[in-house]
Amino acid sequence: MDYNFKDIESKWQQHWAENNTFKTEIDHSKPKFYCLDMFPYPSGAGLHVGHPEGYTATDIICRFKRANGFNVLHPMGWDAFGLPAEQYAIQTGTHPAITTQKNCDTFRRQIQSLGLSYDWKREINTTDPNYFKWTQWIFIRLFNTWFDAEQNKGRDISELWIPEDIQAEGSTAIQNYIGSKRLAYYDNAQVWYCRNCKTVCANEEVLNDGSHEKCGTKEVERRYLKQWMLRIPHYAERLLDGLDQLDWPEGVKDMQRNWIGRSTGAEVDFKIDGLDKNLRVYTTRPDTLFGATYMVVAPEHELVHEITTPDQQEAVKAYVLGAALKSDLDRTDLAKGKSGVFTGRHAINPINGTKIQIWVADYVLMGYGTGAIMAVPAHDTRDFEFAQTFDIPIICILDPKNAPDEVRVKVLNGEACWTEDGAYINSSNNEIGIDINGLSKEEGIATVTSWLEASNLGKATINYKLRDWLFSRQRYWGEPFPVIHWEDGEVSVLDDSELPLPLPEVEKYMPGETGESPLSNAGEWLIVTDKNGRKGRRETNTMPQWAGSCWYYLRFTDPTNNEEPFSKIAENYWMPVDLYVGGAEHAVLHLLYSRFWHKVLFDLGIVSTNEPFQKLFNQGMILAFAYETASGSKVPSDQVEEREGKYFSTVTGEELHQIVAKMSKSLKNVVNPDDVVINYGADSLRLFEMFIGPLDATKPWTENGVKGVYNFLRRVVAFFGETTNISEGEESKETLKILHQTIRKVSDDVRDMKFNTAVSQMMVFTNHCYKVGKVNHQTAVTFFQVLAPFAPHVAEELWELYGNTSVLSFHPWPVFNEGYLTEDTFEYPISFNGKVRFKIEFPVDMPAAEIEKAVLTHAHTEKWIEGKAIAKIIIVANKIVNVVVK
RNA sequence: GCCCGGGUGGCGGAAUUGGUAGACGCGCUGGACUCAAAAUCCAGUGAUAGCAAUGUCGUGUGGGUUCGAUUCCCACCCCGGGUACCA
Repeated sequence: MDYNFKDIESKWQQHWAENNTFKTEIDHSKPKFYCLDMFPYPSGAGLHVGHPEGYTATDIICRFKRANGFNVLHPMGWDAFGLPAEQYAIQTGTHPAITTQKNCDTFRRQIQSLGLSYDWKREINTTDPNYFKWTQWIFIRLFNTWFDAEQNKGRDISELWIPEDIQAEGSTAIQNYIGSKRLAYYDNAQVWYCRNCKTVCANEEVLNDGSHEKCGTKEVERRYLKQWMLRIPHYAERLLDGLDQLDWPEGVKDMQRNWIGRSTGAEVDFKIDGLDKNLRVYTTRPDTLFGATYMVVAPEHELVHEITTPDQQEAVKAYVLGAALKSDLDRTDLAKGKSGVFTGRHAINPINGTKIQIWVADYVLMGYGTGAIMAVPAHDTRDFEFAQTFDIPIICILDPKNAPDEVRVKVLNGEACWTEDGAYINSSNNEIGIDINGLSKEEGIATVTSWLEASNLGKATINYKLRDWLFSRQRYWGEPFPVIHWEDGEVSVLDDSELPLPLPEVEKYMPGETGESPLSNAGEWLIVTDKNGRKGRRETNTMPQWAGSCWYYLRFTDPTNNEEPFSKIAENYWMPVDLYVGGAEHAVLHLLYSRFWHKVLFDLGIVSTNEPFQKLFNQGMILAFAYETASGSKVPSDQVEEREGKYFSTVTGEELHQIVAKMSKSLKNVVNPDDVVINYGADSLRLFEMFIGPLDATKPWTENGVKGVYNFLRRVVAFFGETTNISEGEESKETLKILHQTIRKVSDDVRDMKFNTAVSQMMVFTNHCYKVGKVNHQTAVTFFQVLAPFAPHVAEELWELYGNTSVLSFHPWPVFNEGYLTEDTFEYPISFNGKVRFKIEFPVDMPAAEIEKAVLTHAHTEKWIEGKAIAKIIIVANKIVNVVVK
């Protein structure tokens, strides 16, 4: 029988679609399994071969789980808000909704051509008002929630207790107080703004030379813009704790822990000399206070101007202006020299009364701690370098007792920096009765901290790197905020009954000159009047793309619900997601943001689980060949020709170097799966995506390999499609053994997500069939069942050919029988001093003593002993024999 | 710099409670079929020496532990990803 994949695949895809084979309903009689792919952004370029890698893996697991009796939820949707559709709209005037619709259609067609068993009745789209209605609904919940630190949970704002002194100040004070507690708040935020792109950009987008990565211009500047922010740090502790119970790659957990960046230390107040003010710093090492010889405040610190003495004002002002133009990357580049300027002012070190200089330096960032530090140059490399540059005293307080003498002497004299542990010296003050000399590090920290607290100079503090989440964008193609700014200054959210607040039609999609969102052109949409005639203006920012992806996994449980985001029954049945598969690039942002939203919803009783994603698996990136010239510039793949294994530019004729790189439009090395499907079929594509290497490895795409798996499928069809290859009666022992090895290996490998070796085991089985020439009917259909999750079209076709009338997709998984795998004999490798020389077959239960005797009397043995003495013989049952000779 | 991965034939990769390195596939070589080619089927394919039997070498480099190391330990080199003066 020929392998006519075109007919087979269209036949079965049609069958599954017409019969709603993979439609999923709640079924309490079965265990549930919720298997989720990170839903794609439907870009105009269509699918590339990287997408189906994860999708195939989850599809195999879903089909495997169905065969093992699970009720499987396997949905797909579109994360369809985003910049490309908007930029296309700016260029062409085409409404982003039209572009998006087109791209979704392409993606759906491409994904459906792969025979993935999604329940398409559950398809969702983040740009659909029926979806973003509920995104807005959740935003309202965030706005109306405060975090109760005592109970360690979010609570409704109506339950917020207002201190009496605030109440006494009147309604404005009360509103401000409530606003300061909401998880979502509106405030000035310092952001990078690109005048060319007319958008805010990320720190990472601002390069060291001060140019904007995306457009290449140097039109970036720091600006204050009114922005929506979310108080994610309030959930830092919960987000940290939750990680322990998750079945996630340890690396991803570590990245999240580092991102949250919890540290313990103390806040310490330093008196400012000559001013009735304190300068508060955060330090993780309060015990090193005796070594603090100067202080630094960030250029953005609110006290900079006040601290600076008149004669230093000019220098400080210039320095602050310069720092504002630098990127964070630039400011924090270790390779660059330290810069700073003296404020002319001193502070008093509280622990020893010493006057120490206060400097302004941009290596201190406003976004972390209090924006001011105490510097201990003897024991911090940055501070040491700074102190050396500006000739500031360096006092050693940690004696590196175990260091080599020459190092120790330098450290003790303040000529070298010592950042490891040491014995305290110079760390006592009789006047205030504090002495930590001789104590351990932990005792030192505890002693100084309790002294600070007792003296009302400071307190133990926990700090996080995690910062408030900037949650608004000056763009058109995003969810509108359900917010009104009233003329009297009140900011209110819409009532649930007013949702969805749709996007207005606008003439131009370009942001305003002042950095205002395109929605500021929306005319009547903007203007609101309440029943008392008070006028208001709608919020013109839109939500970031994260918003839609923060909760889509919940909507999949009940995607068409118009009364609520999802029903309690559906959420209860399906959550949490049992397996979540996607790229590692989302290790921190998406996966942290959605955990945050989920925990808020959990606190409000809207979801029943504390964490959304029980198991996470990161698939590796699929790379493709790209070409570069000797000077390193990249050449598009359609301008390359191959001659005798070498590569040349068709434009310049220059010889090119083949490299492996991420698929990208600019390199023109994006591989579209459609070509593979047309030439080899969906089953071959699926199989190859799995066979190319381990799922979590980064690997290059080469189409040559597709031939291998295509050939495998062709041989399967050729062999099993021929009735003369099917024997009557009992199956041979040898075939049963390989069949059951295959059942076991494929089952184990699917469970462990090692799909590449599962495929090779099926190839081994097929090779065996060709070798023996005939297998029986039962062997054949059992193999079809094992093959089905990987190559479902071929498997269904053969299954039907063998007389089965019900679809294979829900047929129970075959049981493997250990009995067929047992062996009577084992072929022992006989090694001498660890080198295998020959082999002898012995019964598996042969006693060691008899094996030893047999080995020593064997004809080949003498040659390897050659008169030397036998020191010992090691016999590992059914593994190896090693003879040690001397 | 730090953190996390990784380094195995011409190529993708397999093998770890330490026990036969290179499964499976691509490519390549030879054979069968064919007028011929393609496709297919069969056989071979780590390097090196040899007609061969077989020997020697071989999992980034150098050491170590062990009867035995791709696997464990130490030092180093290279590649990929993340991150960055975090006090």
